[in-house]
Amino acid sequence: MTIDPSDIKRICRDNGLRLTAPRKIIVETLLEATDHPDAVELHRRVTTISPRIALSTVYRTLVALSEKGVLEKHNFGNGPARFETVDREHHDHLIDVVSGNVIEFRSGEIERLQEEIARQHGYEIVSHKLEIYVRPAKRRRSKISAARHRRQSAK
Amino acid sequence: MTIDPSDIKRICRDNGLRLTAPRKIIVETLLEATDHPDAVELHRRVTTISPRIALSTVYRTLVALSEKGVLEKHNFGNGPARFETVDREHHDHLIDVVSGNVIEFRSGEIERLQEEIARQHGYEIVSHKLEIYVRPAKRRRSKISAARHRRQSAK
DNA sequence: TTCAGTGCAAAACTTTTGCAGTGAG
DNA sequence: CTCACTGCAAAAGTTTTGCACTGAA
Repeated sequence: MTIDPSDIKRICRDNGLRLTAPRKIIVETLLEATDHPDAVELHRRVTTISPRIALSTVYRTLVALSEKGVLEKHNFGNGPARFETVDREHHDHLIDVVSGNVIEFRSGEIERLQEEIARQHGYEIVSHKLEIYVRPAKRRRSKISAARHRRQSAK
Repeated sequence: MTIDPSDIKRICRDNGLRLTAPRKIIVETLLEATDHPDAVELHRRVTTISPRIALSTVYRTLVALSEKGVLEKHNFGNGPARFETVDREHHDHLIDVVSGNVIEFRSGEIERLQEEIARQHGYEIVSHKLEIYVRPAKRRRSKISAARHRRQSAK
C-alpha cells in the first residue's frame, strides 16, 4: 500500500490532475515526511528544493489531493491543519499537546469494540477518527519513549 | 450534572475567576444554546443582550473556561472552533453519514484501552476525540435504531 | 485597594482568491 | 492550442495581544 514517488504521475492522471513540477516536489516531500507537517512547514521544505514555489500553490495542492483522497487533512487541536499521505494502513494518533509531536498507533481491540458499538446501533462503519491528546506522564517513562529520549539526547 | 445558570457564580469562584457581567452573559448564552456556536456567533448573540461586549472578551472567556474544563472546544472540520458547556458526562459520537444524525455513546472499555495505549507510550491523557462515521447496516436493524425509526416515521 | 477582567484597536496567524502569465496534455 | 496550474499580492477569516481603564473581591 506504500506510495512510491514513481506512482505520483499515475495518481495525478487517475484523478484528472496535471503533474506539474511544483506538485511533484510537494507530494514527494510529503511522502518523505515522517511527521505530519502543516502547509507552512511543507512550504519551507519544498522551497529548499525549488525556492519559487508559492505557499498558495502548496495550499492548492493539499486541498486538491485531500479531496481526491490521496492525502489526509487533520485538524489536531488549535493550530494549522496538518497533512499526511494515505500510504500506510489505517492508524490513529496520539498528539503530545506539549511538543506537538504526533505518534501513530493502531489498536485492533479498539477497532473491534467500535464495530460492536456500531452494530449495536444498527450501523456499519464507514470510517473513524480517534485522537488521544496527551502529555508526558509524571512518574514513569515507557521503554519506547525512554529509548527515544536516549537517542535524542545523544546527539 | 446539568449546569443551571445559578451555578455560574460557584463555577467561577471554584476556578479562581471573577464573575463579571460580560462573563455571566456569555456563559448563560452558551448554556441556552442547543447548537455548538463558534466565538463569532456567540458574540453575535451576547451583543443582542449587551451590545458593548467585545469579541475579544468572548474569546478570552472561552479560553479561560475551556482551560478549566467548564467548556469543551471542538475543531470540527475546517472552520472556527465551536464550543459547548460540559453539562453532561463525557461522550463520543457516531455520525450517520447518510442522514447526518449524531448519536452519543460511551464505552468504558475503549476508554480503558486508550489509557493503556497512552501509558505504554509514556503519556497521560489530556482529552480524546472519537468519531465513528457510519451508515445504516444492510441486513439487520438494532432494537435501538428500530425504535428511533418508528418514532421518526410516526410524525 | 488591588489586580483580574474589559473594550478597543491593531497585530498575528491561517487560508483563500484575483489576476495575468505559463506549460502540461 | 487550451485551460489547469502557477507565482505574487492582496484579501478574508480566525484568534491573540497591547494598553489604558474599570470594577469585583
